[in-house]
Formats: sequence, structure tokens, C-alpha cells
Amino acid sequence: MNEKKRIPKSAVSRLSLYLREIQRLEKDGRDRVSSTELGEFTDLTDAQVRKDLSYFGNFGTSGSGYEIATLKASLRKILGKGAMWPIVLVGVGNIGSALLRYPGFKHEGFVIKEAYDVDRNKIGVRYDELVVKDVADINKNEKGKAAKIAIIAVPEKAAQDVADILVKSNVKCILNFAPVVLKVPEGVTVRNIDLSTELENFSFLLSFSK
Amino acid sequence: MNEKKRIPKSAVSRLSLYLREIQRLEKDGRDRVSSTELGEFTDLTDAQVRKDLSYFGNFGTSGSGYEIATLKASLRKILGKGAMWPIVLVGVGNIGSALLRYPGFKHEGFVIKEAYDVDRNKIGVRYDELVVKDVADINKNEKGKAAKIAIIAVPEKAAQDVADILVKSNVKCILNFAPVVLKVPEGVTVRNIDLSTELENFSFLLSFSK
DNA sequence: AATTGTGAAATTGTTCACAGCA
DNA sequence: TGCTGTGAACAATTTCACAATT
Repeated sequence: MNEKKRIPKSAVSRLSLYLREIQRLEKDGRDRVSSTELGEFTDLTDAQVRKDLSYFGNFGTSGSGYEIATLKASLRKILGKGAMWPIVLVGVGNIGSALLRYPGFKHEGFVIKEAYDVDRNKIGVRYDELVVKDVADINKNEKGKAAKIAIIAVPEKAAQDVADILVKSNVKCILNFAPVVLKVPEGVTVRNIDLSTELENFSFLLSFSK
Repeated sequence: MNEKKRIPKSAVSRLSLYLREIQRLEKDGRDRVSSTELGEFTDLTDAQVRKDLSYFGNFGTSGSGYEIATLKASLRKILGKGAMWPIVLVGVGNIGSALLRYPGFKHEGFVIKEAYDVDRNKIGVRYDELVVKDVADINKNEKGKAAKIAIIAVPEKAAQDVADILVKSNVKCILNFAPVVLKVPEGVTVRNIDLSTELENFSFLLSFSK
């Protein structure tokens, strides 16, 4: 009922988990689920599940939990699933080309519509219907203005320049694989995927526990 | 001075950022840095920087900031850098093979020492000194018992089984690329890298802001 | 004069516990 | 009776602000 409460920023990520689980349950033929059960699947408390869902609406029924079909539709709507989101990829190295080959995106509602690189050897290479273009041409590209989501998978030194170009071409969300803290203007969101940091968390833990 | 205060779990990740930045500064020939400056580089407040560092020791000098050489040595020690950490990789698909080819790990103190897959076509394939082995042989492998860090890059359906095997073979830290919430016993740490969730955060933002 | 280290305050996020509904 | 939705309690994290230090 209440749409104006402060939503913790982590709640949206958890919504993704809930959606994934109820889609799994739906495939198994289930048609209802309780917050307790959803909590078990996602390793969260039942209260957390209910609170998260309550930020976005009243999806449940007292006494009998959540109807999977309804909850699924609601979560998909909230998460913007329904549209196919075009993505610009910059950097077709190890990680970039893995992403290009990854078939899962399309199924999840995302498509890499353009890919750019600086490397002469990579420019012109074809992945399905997509041809890798010269990074110098990002701005020239008309379709570039349609994509609001970008993935940066270039070496650290190039990442900020690429980010600047992307921001100019109207990208609003950047998934950054480069080990750099990108500077972007307000209104642009960056999420970092930083393997070194993840692994350093591990080496920290391991160094201390033994 | 105070080593017993509660350390926020996110502090260690930030330590990684600080280390990265001071190493960058060191290369540029700098030898001191202030919390304000380090905050600018990492997009954090100066207070956050000081508080984070203070959880681990008194590295700074009133009036003149932090000496880069000292701080670097301290952070490297805290983060367990110095040893070369062996990693087991399971799943040599798109992402797995990108990680195998990624040269950066070694430089950061991590080496993929073993790689496994189920796919007959992938088993036996050579990447440098490393040959992909049959996933059925993980337990048999002696060296497997040395690696405490594992990366799971298998399809969703196989991930939990792989995690169970890894836990049995004494792995304590798992970096999981599969879109599943893994169930592991106490004492085992999982960190998830979940592209769908990241992208869904974006589609959520974009759906609401326009 | 500049800048750290840190209690205390403010903010943000999670869990409790229960009234109210199906 | 079983389970949601939620205000209130609690916990964790960040920011403030300033005494102490070089």
C-alpha cells in the first residue's frame, strides 16, 4: 500500500533473486509460495523477504502466501523485464568476447547491440549478427544513442576515457569490469565487477583464519 | 591502536581500492597521501578512509597524512598479498576460459592451478601449463587439497553439486558466477558475481526514471 | 597549520513481534 | 489457524566534529 518508504538500495538486487526463485518454482509446477520458503531458497529471513516485497506493493495474501503467477508478473514489471534492453559493449578482449558469446543475456531481456574495440585485429570480427567496430566511431553511431546500458571491458588505462565517451552518447548505466573507480556525472550509475577485490577479500579471510 | 572494534564487512573491499590507488600513486613517484586525496580517488569521504584504515592500525601521521611505502606494505600484509594463492576453476565455458586466459591474476597474486569441466571436448585442452581435467577427478587430485579458493563458472544446474564437491575437497572461499544461491556450511564464504542481477538493477532504474 | 584517529550523532538497513486478515 | 504487512526495536555503517599530534 505504501509506495513512499525509503527503499534500501540492496532491496532491488534481492528482488532479482526472488524473481529467479519463483520462476524456478513455477517451472516445477508450484503456484504459491510463502515468505519463509522464499527466504530458505535465497538464504534470507522471512521478515526480509516480506519487507522487501512490501516496499513495492501488497503482493501476498494473509494465511496463504504469495501466488507465483501474480508475484512473477509484478516483479518482472518492477525490474523492467518485458522490454529487450540494448547494451553497448566496449572492449572485446577476454571478458568482452566471453560476454558476446554468452547466450543467456537474450533470454534475460538484454542484448549486446553494438561492440567496440581499439584493436585493429578485433575490429571487423563478426559475432552472430554483430560486427565489432572501431571505438573512435561510438559517437558517430546513431543506434548508440538508443542504448542506455553499457559494459566496459577495456584495460584500466582506457576505462575512464571510454566512460566519458559513453556518458556523452547518453548512456545512463555502466557495468564496469575495469579495476578503476570511474568518475561520472550525477544521474549516471556505475556498478563495478572487480575480480581482484573479490579475490582479495578471500586472501584477507584466509590469511587471518590460519 | 585498537584492533578489537567491529569491522564493517565492506571495509575490506575498500582496503583493496585504497591499495590500488596508492600503488598507482607510488608509480607516479608520490610518497605521501592524505585521507582527503585518497577519498577523492575512490569516491569516498575522507572520514570513511580514515575510519577504515583505523580498524587495522595507526598508519598515518597527524599533520602530514600517510606515507605511501608504509601504507602499501601494511595493506598488502592485511590483504594477504605476498603469497601466491592457488585457485581451482570449475567450468571452462565462456567465462571460465576467459578467466584462464586473463593474465592479470598472476600479477595480483592469484594463479589458476587447476581447471575442470564435464565436457569431453574441453577436457584435455591445454592453457599454458594447465590442462583441463574431468570434473569427476576433483576429489582424486592431491593438489586440489592445497587450493582454498575456487571459482565456479558452470551452468546453474551443476553449480550446487560442484560447490558440494569443492567444500569436501577443503575449499574455503568460492567465487560463484552461476545464477544460484549456493548452500555451503559455516566457515565457507561465497561471493556471487551475478550479471543478471546487475543488469536488472539497471533495467529497474531505467524503467522508473523514464 | 594541517591532518590524523575516534567517540558520539546521524543515518541506513535488518529483525522482531504482533495486529489483522483470509 | 497460518501467514502477511508493518511499526517499533535493534544493529550496522557512515558521517560529524574536534581533541590530539606532528
